[in-house]
Amino acid sequence: MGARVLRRRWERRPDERPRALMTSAMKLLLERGYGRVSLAAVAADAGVSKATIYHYFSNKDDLLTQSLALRMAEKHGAIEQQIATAGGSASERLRTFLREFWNQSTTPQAGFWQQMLATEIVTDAPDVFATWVRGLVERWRTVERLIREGQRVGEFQRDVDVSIAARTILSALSHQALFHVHFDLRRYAPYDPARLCSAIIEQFLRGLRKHQ
Amino acid sequence: MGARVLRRRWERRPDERPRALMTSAMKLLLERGYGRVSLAAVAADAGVSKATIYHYFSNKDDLLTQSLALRMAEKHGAIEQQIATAGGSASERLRTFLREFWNQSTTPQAGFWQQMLATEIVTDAPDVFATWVRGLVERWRTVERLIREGQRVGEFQRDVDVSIAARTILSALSHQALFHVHFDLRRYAPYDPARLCSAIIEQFLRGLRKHQ
Amino acid sequence: MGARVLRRRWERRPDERPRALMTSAMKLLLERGYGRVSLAAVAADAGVSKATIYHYFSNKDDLLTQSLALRMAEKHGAIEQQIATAGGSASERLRTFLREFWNQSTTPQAGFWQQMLATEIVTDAPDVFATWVRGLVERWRTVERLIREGQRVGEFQRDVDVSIAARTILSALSHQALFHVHFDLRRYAPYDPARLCSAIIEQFLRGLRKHQ
Amino acid sequence: MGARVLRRRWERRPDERPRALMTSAMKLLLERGYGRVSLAAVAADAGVSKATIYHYFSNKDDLLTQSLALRMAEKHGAIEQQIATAGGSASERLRTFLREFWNQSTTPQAGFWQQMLATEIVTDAPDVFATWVRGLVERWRTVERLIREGQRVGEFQRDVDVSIAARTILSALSHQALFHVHFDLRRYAPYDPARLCSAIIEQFLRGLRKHQ
DNA sequence: CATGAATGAGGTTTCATTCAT
DNA sequence: CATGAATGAAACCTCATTCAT
Repeated sequence: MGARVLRRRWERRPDERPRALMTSAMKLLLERGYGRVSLAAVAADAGVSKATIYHYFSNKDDLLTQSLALRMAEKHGAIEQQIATAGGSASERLRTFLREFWNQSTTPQAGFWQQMLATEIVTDAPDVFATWVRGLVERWRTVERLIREGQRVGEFQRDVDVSIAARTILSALSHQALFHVHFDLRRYAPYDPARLCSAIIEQFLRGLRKHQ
Repeated sequence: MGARVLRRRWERRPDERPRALMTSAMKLLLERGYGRVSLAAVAADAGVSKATIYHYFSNKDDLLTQSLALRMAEKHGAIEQQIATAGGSASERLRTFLREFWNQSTTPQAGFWQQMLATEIVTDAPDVFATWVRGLVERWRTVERLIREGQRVGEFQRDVDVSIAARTILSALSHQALFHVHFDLRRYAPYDPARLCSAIIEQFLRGLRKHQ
Repeated sequence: MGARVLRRRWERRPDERPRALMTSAMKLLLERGYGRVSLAAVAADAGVSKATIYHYFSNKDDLLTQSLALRMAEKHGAIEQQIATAGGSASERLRTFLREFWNQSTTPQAGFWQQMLATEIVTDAPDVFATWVRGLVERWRTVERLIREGQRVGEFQRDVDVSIAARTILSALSHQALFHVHFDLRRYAPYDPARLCSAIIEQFLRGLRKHQ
Repeated sequence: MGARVLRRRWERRPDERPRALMTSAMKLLLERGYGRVSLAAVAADAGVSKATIYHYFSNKDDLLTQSLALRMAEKHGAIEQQIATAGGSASERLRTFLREFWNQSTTPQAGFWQQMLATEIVTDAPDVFATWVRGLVERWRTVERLIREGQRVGEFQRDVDVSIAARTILSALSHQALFHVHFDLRRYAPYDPARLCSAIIEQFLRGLRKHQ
């Protein structure tokens, strides 16, 4: 009994509703895109009335922006920590990182995310965009770091522009993931996605390694 | 009969109106993005009434789709023909092609185009998307052809997966153009666009060429 | 038949709808006051849909403002012309004018009009207010003119500040009409409205006339 | 019991909260006008939650009505007492009273007050209106009394309808104050407010006094 | 061929009010 | 006593679409 009463207090965490709203908003955001989310739909999905949204968010924009920011914060920095603990040669660590990057980029959610980024977010929610960009740049830096490690231990060539290499490979993987997988470009230029990933990464590594 | 002849002077080509409408639609499409074009605005821009649009197009979507398809058809195949007439070594021809590709990709219009492709077109106008994709694939093929030429004349290495290389470089250039230039990622990771282009291409070519 | 066709053209004068909308708006304006008129109510009263309003007016404010302006224009200048043709002594002409002013001021519509003027119009529709004020000032001038005529023909005293006298009598009549009649102040300080009017006017005239 | 005594220190007077709410309501009433006061704003201004309002008032209307009634009760009867103690001739005492009336009528608050009276109060809060009217009538009576005093001591003419004169002058002053000062009619018919007041009063007194 | 008129459905936002805690 | 949460109703406005002329 006492426990029950005690639990009651926690059964309804104060941010339960806003979190539910943001979840619903994110879901619809992924389904319909930034501009086509209606508050009526969000409210219906969350099982509350439209007016309730205005209890927790000052705006439609506020709701969407916060929803995106929350999701981004949750997903952020997942790869880097995985990599930090990985061992092996520079090539291997780089390969692991890039593969993980590809895997993440080919998630259905990643596709929608890219879509939204490329369109409404960049104009309508610059703060969210800035956050996302910071994440992107961090990943470039990670790749740069891994390449420099390979150069330091003599595994990779020295006359490679590290920054350019990092940008090139991540952009190539992103773009291929977006078009080949999400936009189903496979129908027009067939290639098994897993092999595509491997092939791109291996050719990239071969370009980095010293030629015997 | 006489009347008919007289009328001839004033006869507009039957597709003049729809073409004007599509031009207005495309203009607004580039200015505002797919989701924010209103028929009222298109009609106003073209100097006709809203209802007139429904004489020539069955839908708002129909209008926008056809407008995009028309523009795409007009712009299509511009680079390839330029390249066909260019001379020089394989490296030089490849360089010319890639540079032209970058230049086209950094046009303001290209940015909007990418945005629209990434969102509404891919879902709402599959035909247009298919057309665009065919153009993209054609460009891959062009790059593949140029690389193979280099291999044939002994300028490039033989142990390079041509298809992968073509995808990698074009995706990298596209993606960097989109984010670095259009989305103004320069603010977060500064780099002069022109030098970025050169650096990416030269490093790519260095990877292709035979060592020593 | 021909006549019928001819009449058809005029049966639907192009400004029929906007005029009907303005009439409905004015009606509700008088019933509810400026701030409580809803477009839904106007549309319902006029028997059209809400969206139709936006065909003819760009705004709720636009609708209300134009409605007020139209009504005002219609009613404007009615008294003055009546007076212009009236004959008799200066006293008689002044009496006629003031009585007409009282009669107009005690119309039910005039009461609502005053209410609206005193509240929302002065803040929300300054143009309408300015128009109304110009009418008020014109009436002052008319009274001034009539008094001066009386002075010229030796009927009224010369040592009267004409401007002050005009303001005083019209303000007194306005205010008494508003409170005594419209706000039913009669209940608290009984006085027959018709006798009130006469008494005020006669006492005013007595003050103007030369003392024997 | 001891607890009760202890609590005494913190006990607020039972009407402290409602009074604070009414003060906030009145403040917003003056700032925004009757129709634009929101309970959220009142609650925020008073530093309580919206729901608290419903502990003390049954309605939004109830709150506003009571707020107005309170303020009215506080301000009431200020002039009359001032006059009661004033000395001098009948003309002087009347002049003093009317001048004070003008001064009060040209207060910014008086303008808002008039606006509200003329609209929502008269319809929505008849009790408040009745209270206000009683105050108005009392002022008429005061003026009547002062005029009769002047007649008794032979200062004023006897053939003046005292009741009409009182109504005329107070209505004239009220109306001129409202329009000339609050509604800024000065822009359309310039006149220095202070001189306007004097001129109206002096002309009124001249009409009352015996001739020669 | 062209259009002005008209609208239904849906968009975001505000707000007085209720209620469990 | 006090409140945060929740809401239904209503506000203004937009827009793709239809249709008689």
